[in-house]
Amino acid sequence: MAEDRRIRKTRRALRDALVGLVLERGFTALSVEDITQRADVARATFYSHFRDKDELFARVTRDLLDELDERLRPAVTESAVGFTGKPVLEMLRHARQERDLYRIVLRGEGDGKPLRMFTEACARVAAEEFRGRSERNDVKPRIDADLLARVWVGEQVSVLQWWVEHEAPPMPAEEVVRMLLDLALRGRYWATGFDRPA
Amino acid sequence: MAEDRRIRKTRRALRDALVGLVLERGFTALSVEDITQRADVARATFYSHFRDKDELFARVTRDLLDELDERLRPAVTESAVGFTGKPVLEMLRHARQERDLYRIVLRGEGDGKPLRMFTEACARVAAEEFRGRSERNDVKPRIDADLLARVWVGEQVSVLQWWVEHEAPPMPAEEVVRMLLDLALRGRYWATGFDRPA
DNA sequence: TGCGTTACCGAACAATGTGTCTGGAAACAT
DNA sequence: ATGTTTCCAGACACATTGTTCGGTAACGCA
Repeated sequence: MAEDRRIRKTRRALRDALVGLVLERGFTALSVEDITQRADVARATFYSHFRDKDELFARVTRDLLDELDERLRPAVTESAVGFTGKPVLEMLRHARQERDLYRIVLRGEGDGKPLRMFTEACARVAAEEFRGRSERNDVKPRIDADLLARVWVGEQVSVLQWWVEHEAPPMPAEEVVRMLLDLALRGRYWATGFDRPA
Repeated sequence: MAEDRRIRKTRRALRDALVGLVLERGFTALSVEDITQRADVARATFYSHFRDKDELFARVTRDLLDELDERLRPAVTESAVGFTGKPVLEMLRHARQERDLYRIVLRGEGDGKPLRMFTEACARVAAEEFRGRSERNDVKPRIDADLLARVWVGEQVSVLQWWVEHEAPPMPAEEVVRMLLDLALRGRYWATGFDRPA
């Protein structure tokens, strides 16, 4: 009773139409009619599912984050011991799979609201990961965990944007992770080839 | 001839109205009339200055970036030798001064377009800085300079967002820079208190 | 298979916002 | 003081929004 094929079909069509059109023209430039037209759905039907464009976008983003969270959970617990980069790798795979949606979210379409949802979700995961590691190993970090999480997520988002905006993947996901990890763990002196001063 | 008091006044009023209103309600939710009303300017006058909301926002952002660029120039040449963090510090000061505008830009208002302008401007500066240092010191980086710049800017933006969204500054600018620098240069093992494995 | 339910359609609606264009009043630089 | 430029107030056609309606078609289930 909770599952009507018609509902799934319309929602899916609207979702796909949104993603495609935002990618082409940008979120603000779209009218509800543009979306329903591409989705081949009556405009009135749109409003029986969503209050407006923003709610549709928010819903699509929310679904994506739920999916990501589910994929991240095992990776996070698995990497609880050291810095394995497993969660990042899993995220990259997810991004490759849902590339178009990742692109529009990471671009900040929708006044950056979906992007904020994304970064905050990631920051939560990262902060939790850090805190867990600290407790288990009984070391106290020299830097506030929330700030550290923000920095880490900032790096990830930045690289994700770069990775996902290339038509052909500029390098395999595994390599991106390795680089990101090297950079984060060993620091910039290593990355730039400098020797670290005393 | 290029200076008419009336023009400056209306432009300034529209600018301030935009920033204030975006901060309160978000960019998309605003109508041109909302803006002109708060600015106490006729709607027709708005269109004699800007094509639409977006052009106004883009112009405001552009001005901000020009200002930032001017402030950054001496800091960049000064820090050409090592990683001093001078440019970041200068940016934080600028952000404190233009806090509201920084907030809405960093939030990704306007479908993230102003934010993209901002990050790209910063990335240009950073990449130039890196390249200059590599040449001067004749070392070849282990990681592509552009990608490295992206990551570095990603961290900055992320921290900036965090810093600028707190009502009271959570920590002085100098301390933020020190942390960011420590983190970037010494790496995460240092930051979290772990010893680095072999 | 048939039946009751539910989602979809297409059209209409008022309300709001957009972008452009007037003529006249006011402020400007010189 | 004067000629120029900007601002204002109002009107305009047009697009978009969000809601409502009765009729039609697809649905889940017995």
